Amino acid sequence: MKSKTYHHGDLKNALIKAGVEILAKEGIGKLSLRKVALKAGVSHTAPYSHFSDKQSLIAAISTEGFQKLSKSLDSVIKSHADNPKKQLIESAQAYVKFAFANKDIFKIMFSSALEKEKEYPAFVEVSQKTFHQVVEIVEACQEAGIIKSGEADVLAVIIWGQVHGIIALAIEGQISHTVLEKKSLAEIVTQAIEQAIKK
Amino acid sequence: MKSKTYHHGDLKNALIKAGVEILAKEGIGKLSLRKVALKAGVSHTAPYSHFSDKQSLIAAISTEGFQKLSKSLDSVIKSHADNPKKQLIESAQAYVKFAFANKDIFKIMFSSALEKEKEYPAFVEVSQKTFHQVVEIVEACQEAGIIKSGEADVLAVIIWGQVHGIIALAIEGQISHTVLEKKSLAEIVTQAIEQAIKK
DNA sequence: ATTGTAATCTTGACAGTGTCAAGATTTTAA
DNA sequence: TTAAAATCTTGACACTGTCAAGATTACAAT
Repeated sequence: MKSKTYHHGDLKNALIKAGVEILAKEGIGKLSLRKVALKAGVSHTAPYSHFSDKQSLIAAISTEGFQKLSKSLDSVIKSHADNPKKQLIESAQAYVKFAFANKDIFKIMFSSALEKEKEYPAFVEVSQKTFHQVVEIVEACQEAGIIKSGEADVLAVIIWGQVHGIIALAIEGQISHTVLEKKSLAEIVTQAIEQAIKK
Repeated sequence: MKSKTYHHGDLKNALIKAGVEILAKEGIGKLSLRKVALKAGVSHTAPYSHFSDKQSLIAAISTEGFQKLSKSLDSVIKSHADNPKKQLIESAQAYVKFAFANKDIFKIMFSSALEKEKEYPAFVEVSQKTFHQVVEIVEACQEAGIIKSGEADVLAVIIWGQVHGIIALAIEGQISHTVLEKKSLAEIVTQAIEQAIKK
């Protein structure tokens, strides 16, 4: 829905896009407002018309990351509407895939580059929505008798946390080679969920 | 073992200490080599006699964090030498405690502030040692019949990942209030382990 | 269509940052 | 005692986030 008007046209999105590119090519340490502006072909302070500060740009990039993740979860949920167990396992796989396809976005989403996330309503909303999708899957699993009954959101934290933790450790290089030689990350995550499910 | 000699005496440790303090008081975003130097009462380039660059200081702080964590795991392991289940649960509690008592050190340890961890042997060594402690607990649990047999390191990744993930999400503010009103983080972590254990 | 206002973007400046080069000081070892 | 090595300082540079002032453009009300 780019509004191709005004001076640049759609600078806000162009800046986000430039930021994502820098993130992918040069990593989180090289992301700067000035470089983003340069890449978008505007002056070094032009971003301030759209983002109050660097944090705000980071929030926008993180938010986009969550939207992408959330959409991917959505399609997994829909394509296994009748099979909650598959929803759970495939969601986890989608999560793994997302994290490794967008390593630096994943890092920015979860690695406290964003200091006061509460100040960014769009970010809060989509991250909560994402978590809620997991809760719904857990509830579906409970109804199907695959997961024990109980507070679904607490159980979702446990399962989601498990998947998240394994991925986070892997991305930080904290999982040793010898482990990853035995099993791929996808397998480890699946095994983790299988174990969590069977009572 | 401070070697109270040379100009400053023990600048290297003083810089690390200053860094930790800034981290605790002002957060990760405010940590700078110059501020650390100022705090230690030396010129702005003095740190370069002890750290090749900022990353290197961050590595040293992270390493110290892991040492602290590792020691705390050690004492848990020793004080429940005859009870592997307790070792596991109490280790997790120690991990929670460490993370929340040293939020910004925890972040720096795991939040990719350190870009090429492999280049810092001391860091690699102590982080591997820490993981190995968890593996040993898992093995003890297996021998006690509390955890199913199988590759202990893979199982350790799963359990450690679970604990780590829940904490990481909590520290990032990604766990909703409604969940934390029902159960404290310590309880959630314990519940997670209990579930992971019982087959 | 004109005009005033708001949105957008630029130029210029400032302080703070990481890091290098050159040199001064001090410790240590021969 | 002296030469070398370690430690620390001064000064500089490019790069960063951000502010202030002003220029340009779009748009809404008349």
